[in-house]
Amino acid sequence: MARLSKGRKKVEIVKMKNESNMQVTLSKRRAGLFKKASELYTLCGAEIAIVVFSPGKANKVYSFGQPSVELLVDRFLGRDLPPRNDDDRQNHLIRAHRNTGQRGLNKEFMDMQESFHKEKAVGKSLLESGRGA
Amino acid sequence: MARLSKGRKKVEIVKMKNESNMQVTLSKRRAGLFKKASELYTLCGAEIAIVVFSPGKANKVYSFGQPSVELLVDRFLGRDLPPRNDDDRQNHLIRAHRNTGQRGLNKEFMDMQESFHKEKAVGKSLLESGRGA
DNA sequence: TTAACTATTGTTAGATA
DNA sequence: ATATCTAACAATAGTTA
Repeated sequence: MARLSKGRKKVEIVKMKNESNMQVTLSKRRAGLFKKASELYTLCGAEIAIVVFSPGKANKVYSFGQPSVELLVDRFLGRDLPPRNDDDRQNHLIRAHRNTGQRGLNKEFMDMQESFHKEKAVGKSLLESGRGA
Repeated sequence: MARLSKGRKKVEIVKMKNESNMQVTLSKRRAGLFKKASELYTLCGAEIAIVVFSPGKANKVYSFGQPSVELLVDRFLGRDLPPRNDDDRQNHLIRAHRNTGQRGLNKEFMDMQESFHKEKAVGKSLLESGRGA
């Protein structure tokens, strides 16, 4: 077919109205976000965890984690921080979250997170766990 | 000065060698990642949590969360999931993480996460909590 | 160090299949 | 739904300040 459009238009960053367009945009941008995270991990060795909940009734959850969401989240919550620099300005908050009783990570979880960053394969290997739609 | 460079070059997605370049790239791309997340939240109403640990000795932690990292992380770990669809393929893992005894969130934590997405202000309002550098 | 600049690469909105 | 296409938009690598 003859191409009619002149390509993308600038979009304002406000909540989208059209539901089906929003679903497509969510998919595309979520994949883009995970790809960026993957690149940042590879380029800089930064450890990254991302959790995304889709809105509304669908309410699926997607996640990205290198080396794993749970490991990083545990560390974020303070269970794995060393006792140094206890006078840092946020550390009292972090300490407040220690010893919350979380256990180690299911291996199965990690496996699903691992097979990432194979150039164009981003968006294929993400964890999806929903309860609707 | 006369501009000598021909602009950016294509970069291969492999671990960067130069430490100081890597630090700059980490900063820029982390800001970019958080901006993308912010846009996705606004455009599509998706709730997003991101945690980034910088590598090596610096080992700072940066986070982005709408509405808050902890709330979303708690939900991811399964504390807020409804009892439906218990036969979903990942839900047994999620259930395995329920009742881990985490408490509610410190208000102070959330305040630092809130003031986000003011067009160019991305990267200014992120939480930084380190113990080195 | 951090910020600004800008050519270039990379992402994606809207279209089509 | 899900994938591909591509012009236009946006992010950023290398540089300068």
